[in-house]
Amino acid sequence: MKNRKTIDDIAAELGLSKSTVSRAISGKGRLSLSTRERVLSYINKHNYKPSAVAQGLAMQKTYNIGVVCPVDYEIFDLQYFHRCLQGISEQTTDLGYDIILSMIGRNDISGLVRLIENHKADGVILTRTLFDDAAADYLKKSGRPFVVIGPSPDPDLIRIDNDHLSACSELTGILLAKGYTRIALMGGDDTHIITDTRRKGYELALRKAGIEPDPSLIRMGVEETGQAGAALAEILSQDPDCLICMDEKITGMVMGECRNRHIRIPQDLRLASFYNSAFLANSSPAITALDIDDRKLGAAAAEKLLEMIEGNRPESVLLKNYQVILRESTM
Amino acid sequence: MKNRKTIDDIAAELGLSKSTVSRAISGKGRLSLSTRERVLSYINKHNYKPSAVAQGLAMQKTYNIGVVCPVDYEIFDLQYFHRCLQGISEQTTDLGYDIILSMIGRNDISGLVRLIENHKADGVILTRTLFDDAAADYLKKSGRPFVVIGPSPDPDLIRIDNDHLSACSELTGILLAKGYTRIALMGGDDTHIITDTRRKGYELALRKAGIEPDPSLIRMGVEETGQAGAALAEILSQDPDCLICMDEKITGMVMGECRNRHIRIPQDLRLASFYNSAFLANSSPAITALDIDDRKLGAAAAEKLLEMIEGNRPESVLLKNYQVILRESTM
DNA sequence: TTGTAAGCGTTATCAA
DNA sequence: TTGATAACGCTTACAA
Repeated sequence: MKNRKTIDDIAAELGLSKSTVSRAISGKGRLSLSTRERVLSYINKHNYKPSAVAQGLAMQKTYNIGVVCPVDYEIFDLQYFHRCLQGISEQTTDLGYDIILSMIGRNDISGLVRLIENHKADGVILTRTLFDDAAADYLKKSGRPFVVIGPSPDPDLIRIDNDHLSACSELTGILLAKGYTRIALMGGDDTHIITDTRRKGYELALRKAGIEPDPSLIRMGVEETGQAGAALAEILSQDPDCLICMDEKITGMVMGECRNRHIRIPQDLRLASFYNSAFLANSSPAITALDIDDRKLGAAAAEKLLEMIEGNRPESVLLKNYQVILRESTM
Repeated sequence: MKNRKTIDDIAAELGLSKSTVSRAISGKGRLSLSTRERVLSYINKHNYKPSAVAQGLAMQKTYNIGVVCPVDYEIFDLQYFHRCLQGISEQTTDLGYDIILSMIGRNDISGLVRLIENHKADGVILTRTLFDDAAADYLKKSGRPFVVIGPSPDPDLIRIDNDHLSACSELTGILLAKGYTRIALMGGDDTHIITDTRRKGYELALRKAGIEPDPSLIRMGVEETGQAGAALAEILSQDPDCLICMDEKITGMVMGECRNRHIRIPQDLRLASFYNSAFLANSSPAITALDIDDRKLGAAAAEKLLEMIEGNRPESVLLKNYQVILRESTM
């Protein structure tokens, strides 16, 4: 961090003033083509890069965006998060922004608070939405630009989301069209808004088909293997012809339980998932699933956030960023 | 980012000079107890936090550390990475450092280069080591402080690692002590140094027990399910009483293959893993495994990196950061 | 078109 | 024990 060239050095060596050099680099302000090119070729040759910190101080910016990662993400969520992050990274990197990671717990957002109070980020992306989301509430009060990825009941937030409702409804509808009528649903943590949305999508498709959702075919709050076993037993007692699981994890647990109980897929029970993964694609049988491009989600979120940082007020976006992949499990 | 209080405001409101206020906050330099407390209580009351950017410029620091995350991490690696990150975060957060994430590909370290050239981080943690590691090479040349987590043949690097050799030897030794003598080993990518280390640990334990390792009981390069099936068949033909897999992924594949072949664990074959996971802990039967606290690894790496940033030259560390967890699969 | 100089919010070196 | 004042490296009116 020591003897690196500064804009002053360059100015001196080129016999110019620092403001001229600055202008040449930033492209702002008018100056002659020749001096601009002289400066540009010089900094290029000497691989000069302005100090982000100094720029930050002058511009009142950090050129960082905060990305919040819940510490309690578990293995399947991590994949989503990682791909989101990729999308964010691809989007921000060209514009000179970096990603500051803030790990927060459900009831401990102190990391986020520090990030904001210490002015280490120009804006924040929340990668998960919760009911009663402490992080979102705090950010709202802070006045700092932020966007959330995922569904939210709060209309004030700038949201970037898949149209999960349509997506889940579409997959459910396709299964209905295949002739399955007693389609069961199994979901996890119902403090996650996404859980609720998926359920609504499922119910929407049923109603469109003239079927009133049967609560005894629906089980939420399934998070551990034991619960999956119990939930599956309950659901099976209702004689379903098809089961949709809300995510990869639950689908995996159900597959294990089915093996234990010698229930064959798809012969005895059709199985589908509202969230695709390599695991579901490669398992045997391969599982029908809703495929979502999480990178696009991240990229869209970053794009909107940067707009906000530039002073605009973008609209929320609902991406039709999914496709239904039909596989052996629902043949 | 606008009208926040500055150190000047505070100085004015307290009738002091900004240098006095600065001293009160930083704790550097002598000043009377009374003024110190006056300042402290004032900033506390008004929740003043110094601007990290301005401090950065004055101190020639960013108070950020870069953490490199390969984009090609797959699902099992992500868990390791996430827990590492937790450890790093816990360690750095109290000292006012934040984590800047840099996503890099195996052959594209441009993100890292940008991070360094733009002076956005005071140091870097590499969470994975490779042969011919472009990231490590670049960082070495850059002169910026960095540490790597994992094994490396390069003695110049500051490494933070588990004592995998002892760990693997210990687990193998315990299985030998249980009376199993034909212990097989299955491993993955043998261009990873870790693969080699684990094998050495296994062999060490055998030799200690007076058994010469039998190459026909050892299979490396197992990465896909198909390979696992073939490798398992080969190994089974050698009549082993126990099989150790090098990581969670291979163990999972072997479990699947065993199910297909109606090989019961532990009745027909004992099974153990050199890397633990929630999956192995909760599967049935639960699998004996070596448990490593990845958070501690991250924390240790962060600690060493911060030492380097402070100008010290720490030693590499080899943590005895593991425990053998005996479960049903080796009963 | 280019230069001068005043910030941006800190820390640190002097004096007082 | 405190207070001016000059850095830190950049941006940007305002002048020339």
